[in-house]
Parts: sequence; structure tokens; C-alpha cells
Amino acid sequence: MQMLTLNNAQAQARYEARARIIKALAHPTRLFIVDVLAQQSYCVCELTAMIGADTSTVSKHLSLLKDAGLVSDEKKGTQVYYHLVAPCALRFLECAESVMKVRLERQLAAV
Amino acid sequence: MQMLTLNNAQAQARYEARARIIKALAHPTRLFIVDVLAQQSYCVCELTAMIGADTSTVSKHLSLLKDAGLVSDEKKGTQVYYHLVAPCALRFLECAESVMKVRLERQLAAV
DNA sequence: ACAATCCTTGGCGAATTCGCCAAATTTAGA
DNA sequence: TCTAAATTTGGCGAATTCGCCAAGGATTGT
Repeated sequence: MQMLTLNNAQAQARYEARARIIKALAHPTRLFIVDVLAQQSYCVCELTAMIGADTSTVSKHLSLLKDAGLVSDEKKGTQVYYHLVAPCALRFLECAESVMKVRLERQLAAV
Repeated sequence: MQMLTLNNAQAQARYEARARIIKALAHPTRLFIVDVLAQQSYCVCELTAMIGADTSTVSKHLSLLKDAGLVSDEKKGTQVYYHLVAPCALRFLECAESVMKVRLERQLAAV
């Protein structure tokens, strides 16, 4: 039986590919976008208004999420609507939430 | 009813806190560590052997995971064993896996 | 054709992340 | 006590990420 290691290129490539997807979610703005898109689809201009950053910044965050395969885009006239295609990304939020909760409980128990 | 935005400091802080935890998992080596610790606990030297990097590098990855509240450490003699305390982190791997699968299917369908 | 709106891309400087080396700390054993 | 092994921390240069500005399409309506 082969021991689990990161020494071979195959295993390394697998973890790198997965890390790339998770990295796409490792940013507050992109987390917010995923959270909002879970309710309904929005165009870039709407998301930009909610986020309060430059349009180009939001557009880049969206391209990044799209490249990761988490959202898809759909052009309607001059606007581009983004849809969430990986609902499992929402569980990241839940997990982060639970970790924060446990951390607080531990801090409380330490007093 | 209040519209969902990132304009106020509270919402921003919430998403930043969650992003910090997800960021802890957004690295191939740290993903590997979490994956391995899900089976059983290991000390730093064992993980270092599996990963094939400098001990200090692995130690820093572990501190980062610990600060995020994803793992805990336990000293036994000269060795420090690390335990996974947030099993929900494993679902990140599953989600990344499914996203990669869907992405491949789309590529296939495009041919 | 022209103007206006929406979006994307390139590029810049600032900030963060990463991995290794060196040094310090802790603990077990001779 | 002295040595060796295990781990952590500080620090360095290289690489990546981030957000804004400026410029360049694309599309709609006049």
C-alpha cells in the first residue's frame, strides 16, 4: 500500500488544482459575491453598487470566480449577468461560521 | 428591509473574518495536511516527511491552520501532534472536486 | 454616425504570501 | 551536564495578490 505523500507530481498537481478553486473563495469580496448570487443573479453594475468598489475591481473578482468554475456569465444587451453554478461554495461560509463559533466557545471556556 | 451590501463596516468585518478562515485552506500543502489529519493525528516530523519541505515551512503552515481554528496541537515529549478540529474543512475538498468535475464535463460538451 | 453606458483588460505601486536558512527553545537520553 | 532531536520564530528575497486608473471594446439608442 502506497503511503500518502506530496512527493510525487501527481498528488501535488491534484492538491494545487483544488487549492486554486478554494483560493478563488478566499477573499471577502468574492465571498460576498457568492453569497449574494445564491439568492439571485446580478449584473456587474448591480454588484458594483452593492460592493462599493471600482467596476474594474469587481469585474476582475468575477472573472476570477468564473475561471475557477464557480460562477457563469450571460450577456444581456450591454450588461453581463453572473450566476452561481457551484452552490456547494455556500458551505464554505457555513464551515467558516462554525469554526468561528467553536473558537469563541473555546475562548469563553478558557476564562 | 435593508439591502445587502458591503458598504458598512460590520458586513465587511464579517466577510473578512470568514475569508481569513478560508484563506487558511487555500494552499495545496495545507489542504494536504487537513486531508491527512482527517484520518489520524500526526506530529510535525511525520508531516514534514510526507510533504517533503523544510520543517520550518511545515511548522508555519500548521501554526496558520491552528490560528484559523482548524487544527489543534498537543505536545508529547519533544514532538507536537496536530489534530483536525474542523471536519467540515473536508467538504472544501469535496466541493473543489465537484467543481473540477463539472468544469471537465462542460469542456467535453463544448466539443 | 455619434454619444452614452456597461464591461473588460493592461499596468502600476503597495501589500501580502511563500519557502528556505539561521538561530533560539524545549525535551529526552547518555 | 552535554548532546541530539523536534519544533518554533525571525528574516530575507522572490512571487503573488490587490485596488485603482486609464484605455479599449461592445451594444443600445438617437
